[in-house]
Order: sequence, then C-alpha cells, then structure tokens
Amino acid sequence: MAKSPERAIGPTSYSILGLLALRSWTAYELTKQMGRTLHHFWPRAESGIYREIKRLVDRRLAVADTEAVGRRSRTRYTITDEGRIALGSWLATPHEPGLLESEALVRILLGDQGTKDDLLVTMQRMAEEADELRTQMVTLVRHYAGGTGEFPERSHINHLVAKFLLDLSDLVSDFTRYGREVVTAWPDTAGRPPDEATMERLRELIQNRSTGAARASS
Amino acid sequence: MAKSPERAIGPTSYSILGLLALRSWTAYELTKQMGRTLHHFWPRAESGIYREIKRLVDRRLAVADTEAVGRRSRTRYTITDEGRIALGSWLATPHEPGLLESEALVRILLGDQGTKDDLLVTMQRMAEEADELRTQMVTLVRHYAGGTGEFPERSHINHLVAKFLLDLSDLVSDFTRYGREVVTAWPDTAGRPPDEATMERLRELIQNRSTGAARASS
DNA sequence: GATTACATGTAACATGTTACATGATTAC
DNA sequence: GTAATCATGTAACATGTTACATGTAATC
Repeated sequence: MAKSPERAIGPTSYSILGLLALRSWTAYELTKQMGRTLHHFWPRAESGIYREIKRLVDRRLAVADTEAVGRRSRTRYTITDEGRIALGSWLATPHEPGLLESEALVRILLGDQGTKDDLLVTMQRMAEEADELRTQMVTLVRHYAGGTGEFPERSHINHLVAKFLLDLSDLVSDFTRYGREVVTAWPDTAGRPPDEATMERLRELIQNRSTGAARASS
Repeated sequence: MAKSPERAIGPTSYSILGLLALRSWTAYELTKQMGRTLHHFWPRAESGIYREIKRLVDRRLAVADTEAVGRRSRTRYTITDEGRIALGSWLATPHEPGLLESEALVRILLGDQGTKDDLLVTMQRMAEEADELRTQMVTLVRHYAGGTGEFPERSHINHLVAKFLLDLSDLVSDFTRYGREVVTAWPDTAGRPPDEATMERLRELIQNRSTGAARASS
C-alpha cells in the first residue's frame, strides 16, 4: 500500500527527523531548536518547519499527538521506526555536490558594479558574523567541556561541527581583514588593467600550491 | 506607470545582471558562465536561469533580441541603464545574515544516526570536492597571473574570490583529515557518555580563544 | 485590565529542481 | 546518414519565504 514511488525528501526534512531521533518535540520547540545550531549552516524560515513536519507525518516517518493548552492545541511529534530507518538510509546516500553557498561571496564577485564602500561594508558584515559565530561556538564548546551541554552523549559529534565552524570563523576573520586592506588601497572598484600589486597577489596565491590535490599539511 | 510596489528580486537575478553588466550574452551562454565560477558558491539549475532572465526583461532591467539559428531562434540579452542602476542599488543593501549553507555539515551533525562509514564517506567526499575546487582555482589564478584570464580587467575582484575559495579548500582539507582521524578512532557513531579523548579535544578547541571577537592574527 | 512577548500556525507567493522535448552540429 | 552531443527552452512540481492571524502567559 505504499503510495506510489514517493518523492525523495531533502535535508530540511531529515534535519527535523534528526532532532526527532533524539527525543520528541512540539512543533514550536522544533523551530527553536533548529534555530539554535542548525541555522548556522542550514538556515530556514520557521513556517517551513511547520509544513515539513506534517509531511513527515504523512509519510509515517513521525506521528503527531495533540495536547491541549487552554483553548488551543499543541502538537507533539515523535519519530517512528520507519522514520529512523529512512534517516539512516538517507545518511548512507552521498550529499549533493557543493561545499557551500554564500550570498556574501556573490556580492564580492559583483563588487566592481558597486562602490568601494559597498564592498567594504559587505566584508565588515562578514567579519561581524564570523565574530558572532565564534562567540556562540566558544560558549557552546565551554558548556560541553564543562559537562553542561544539552545532549552530552552527542559531545563527540558536536565537537566535529564546532571545530569546523570555529575554523571557518577564523578563516572569515582573516579573509575580511586581508580583503579590507586590499580594497582600501584601490582607487575604486572599477575594472581596469591589472596593476602590479594585484599581479603580485595573484602569484602569491599559487605559491606553494600545486594544481593537484597534494597539499602540505602545516 | 511602474507596476505597483515591485517585489524585490534576489541574488540569483542579480548574479545574472552582474554578468550582463560585463557584456551581452545569449541565454545558453549565461547558463554556462554561471556554471564556471558562480556555481562554486551559488549553484543553481540551468532551467532557472532561463526563467530569471525573462523576469529581468519584464522589469526592464535587460532587453532581449532574437537571432535566428537555422529554423530555431536564440535570444541575446543586454543590460539596460535601469538594470545597472538596480544592480548598484542592490549592492548597497546589506546581505542576508548567514556565512554559509552546507548540506555536508548537516550530515555530519546527524552523524550519530548513521554508520561510521557514512560519516567517513561524507568527509571523504568533502575532501574530494575541496581538492577539485583547489585545482580549478589554481588553474584560474594561473591564467590571471599569466595575463590570459577571461576578463583581465576584473583581476582585482577575482583575486579576492579566489583567495577565499583557496583558503576554504585548505580549511576543508585540513578539517576532513582531522575528522577522519577522529572518527576512525571511534568504536561507532552512537551516542555515549563523553570519553576523555573527546573532552580533551573540546578543551583544545577553546584553548587560546576568548569568547569575544578579539583574536590574535597569526 | 492593557500591553507585550511567547506559542502556534495558515495562505499566498517566489524560487528552485527534475523531467522532458526538440532543433542544430559534430564525429564517425 | 546516424549517433552523440550541444543548444534552447517549457511544464510540473517541491521547497522556501513573507505576511498575516490569533490564542496564552507574563508583567506592570
């Protein structure tokens, strides 16, 4: 009785399912929890969560039961065995190609169509976002290191993600520092024959970098 | 006679407009050009480009003219003055918050719901993607450094983007090397009371990192 | 008891992807 | 001359966001 070749569901649905794998949550709790960690690298509007979770129920990957809160109702969701299996199967499939997606980089690439100031502001904001990410991650890691993290049994996993995000925030800080320095020295953003400083910086980039995958680790 | 409060358009549309700011392109050329550079940090399906470009024409940010190729027609698009202005205005607005989006990280975060092997494969694939990105960027930078880049007058901008992507590919290579080492040492991915090795790694993460924004540059 | 913030959604619409369709060109 | 690949899209559907709507709890 499976309802025809079910369409595949995506990372957003599986993220929710992943949270449900830990415990049951009300819809509202789910939106908040998604906002805490996941939104750093998978930001989604809250309203979408409400819809996705109902799709999970349609597919019997989760079940809903209703509690009353005054005159209004609240829905609590719990993962099913089928749900756990589906989650496991998904994790065994390869991820979509592509390391990242970033609007800020798009703006930098289009930088010559805006003012110098626009570019500097973009990088300034990237730097601020990196600082905030670092702060949040340091706080989180402190909790885990002190044994007060929210799901202590997940310390090993969270440590991996935190490591990545901390390294990334450092990368962005360094990049924006470099970028703001470079851009400040430009007369403006406009296209122009490459100057010697730019050529030198281009050469620096490939210094010690081969075309191949091989790379010296520090 | 502007048609009521026009909805804002997004980064995808402005990316196309940004390409049009350089020269005029046929729709097909646009899809290919988007695939070359932009898709590394703003991947979009080709079919969407065909639709977006028509929306740009609707809004008079670009104009289309039709050329014949045998019995079939081809459309060439050119930016309008209005288009250049719109692009400039957009670049003066702040970007959406969020440094990046990454499905691979989602999978790592859900790693304890899959097998050790799934996690290792995810990181393996990340490493491969990083290698490929590095290779492509090195090649591109070599061209620019040698004066044979496609839009040499954009060397200064492209150098910034290339710098970011090269640093990122190094970060991912380092992270996945670290991650695979750590995960290999686990008995399995399952949740469990944090062991001493994990706690030590957590402490390492915040070593020399303050909660605040301040950060020593190397 | 009025105001504000928290909790819980729905409707409308914009954006993105998959699958298909078909003409033109190139390689054999 | 036929198969493969390049070029050029459209249709259908899935996903994502914005704007709204309204009940509940906290606070003053």
